[in-house]
Amino acid sequence: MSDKPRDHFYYNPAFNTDGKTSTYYNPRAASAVSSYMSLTDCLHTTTSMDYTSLEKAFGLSPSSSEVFSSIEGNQKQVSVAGDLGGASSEIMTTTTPNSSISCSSSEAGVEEDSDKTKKEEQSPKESVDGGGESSKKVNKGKKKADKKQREPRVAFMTKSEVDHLEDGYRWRKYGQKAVKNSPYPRSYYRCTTQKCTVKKRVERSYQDPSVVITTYEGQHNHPLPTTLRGSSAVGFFPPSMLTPMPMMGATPSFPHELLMQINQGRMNFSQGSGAAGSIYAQNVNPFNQYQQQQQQYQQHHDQVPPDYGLLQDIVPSMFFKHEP
DNA sequence: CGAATTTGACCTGCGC
DNA sequence: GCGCAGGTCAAATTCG
Ligand SMILES: [Zn+2]
Repeated sequence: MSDKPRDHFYYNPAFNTDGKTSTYYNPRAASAVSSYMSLTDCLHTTTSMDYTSLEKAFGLSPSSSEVFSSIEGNQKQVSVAGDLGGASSEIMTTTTPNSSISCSSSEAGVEEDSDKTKKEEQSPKESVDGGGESSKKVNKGKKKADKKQREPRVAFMTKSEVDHLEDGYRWRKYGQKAVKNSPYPRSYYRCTTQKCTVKKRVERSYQDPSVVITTYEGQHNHPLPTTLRGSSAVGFFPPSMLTPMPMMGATPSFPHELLMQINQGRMNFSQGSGAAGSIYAQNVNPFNQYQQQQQQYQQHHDQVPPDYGLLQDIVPSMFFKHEP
């Protein structure tokens, strides 16, 4: 019985400097050690299909949820983003390993200038002053040169019974749509802080109903609401995670900061019942090997390797000892 | 009674 | 050009 090898799947979106590329790291599935893909692209507009392919590529099966449940009881996060200072760009080029997934949906929505030629001329002629009744039309949408330049998106897969996870910010729901191929709807939220344009989508995986997929878009231009900050388990954070923060200080431009904030926020729901897990595998280029080695080491010695810090510094041991 | 959510209409991009 | 799917708006409704 059992004999099914337990695997813990940690999706570790490690973002590139451009905020578009992410690296997925699966500590147990040796095959998928260093796969990478453009998360942004994959999540672009589509949805579950992309996730599906992602899961397949990782050998992630519906049964994975079982693994999770064995770990926690309430609601613990399953995946977290690891942030890298800036040397990440190498990942893209360097790694071209066996199992690179490269979910090529790239140009789907990111082309910056495929049509730049006639782009600006595109003024919607909605003038037509003739009929007054035309006003009935809602005519929302900013007609202007509104380049819908979507900001990088960050997705988290979290095992949770509740759809809306507490992340420290205040959100106002502004929409809900049915998701194709999924019985679960997708909810659209917007940060309630004025002037803040951060949005997030929440949907439940149609394959693993226990998993909630939360996608953030944009970054907050304000601190967390003080009301919620108190309980925010900032202290829970690994020192290595909190201290650094080297990059652009005042211009929270991209992923790193975002992740930081999100993580800080979402640590919230890690109620004291035993170490919620956040895995900050800083799986950057040089680290893929590290991590593998570390794991092997662990498997052989049944304990963490001497140094290299990062992982076990952060990862609750329970996450790593998966022995039956 | 004000704030947040619900929910169908509406808009936009894309593929056929 | 049409229809589909994702995303947004906003009036109506519910919530606190
Ligand atoms: Zn905000």
